[in-house]
Amino acid sequence: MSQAAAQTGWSPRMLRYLEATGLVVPERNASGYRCYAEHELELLRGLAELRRRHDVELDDVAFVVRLRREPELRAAVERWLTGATVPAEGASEADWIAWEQRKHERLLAA
Amino acid sequence: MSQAAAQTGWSPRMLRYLEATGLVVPERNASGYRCYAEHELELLRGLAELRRRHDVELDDVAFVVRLRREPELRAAVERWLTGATVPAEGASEADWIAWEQRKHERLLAA
DNA sequence: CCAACCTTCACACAACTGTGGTAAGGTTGT
DNA sequence: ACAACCTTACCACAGTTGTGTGAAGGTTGG
Repeated sequence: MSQAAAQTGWSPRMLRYLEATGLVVPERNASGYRCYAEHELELLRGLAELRRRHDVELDDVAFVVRLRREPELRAAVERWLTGATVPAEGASEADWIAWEQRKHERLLAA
Repeated sequence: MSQAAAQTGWSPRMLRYLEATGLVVPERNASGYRCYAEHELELLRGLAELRRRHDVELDDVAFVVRLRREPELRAAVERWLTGATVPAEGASEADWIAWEQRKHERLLAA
């Protein structure tokens, strides 16, 4: 790598970490060096953007990957969701804002 | 609550925590006591089962709730997924198993 | 009025995540 | 052969998550 790849906004250290978690895994050349294709650079930039703009954790993305792989799990989670305490499927934005606000109050008091 | 509600497999402490995170929020009676309806007991049991059997974290469930609320975020994540380094949409189970195995090796070495 | 609940608030703690650093060593281009 | 890369393997550390415990006080049924 890595100074080249670090133009995606990640440190070399984090590129290795992302590889370890399985989120962005580059090919290796004959001597074991990581070779990030344009494909993967895009992924890295996209991942950085998800975190920066939507404040999504790596765990979260990893879980979505898992959901894609385990349809049974996905079904179980969605079944759970249909009964969830959160505002219903077609709830207004105002409902969600109120819900979010109560949640934050409660978290501060925990 | 709580001994009553604790027949869902959660401790009283955790019921309060789950309420704080917004995952299962019971009604309150006039004196502020938590009143878990059958509805919520089901949710609690379902949540316990998701963790026990599928080894899903509370974070993960919370994130799915988030995705349901923020369609823009959901779209962004799904856009990212379509280019992801993980095995493609129609990959065989063997592909996923191999991928998972490599990931664990890498995490141990990180 | 007293026991047995409930409430909030606070302290504590292990495990994990995300991140940096650094040491010991292989590869490569000049 | 030397600088400038890369590799793996460690230690470290702050912040978060999930969980227990315990104090200080309100509610309720006998």
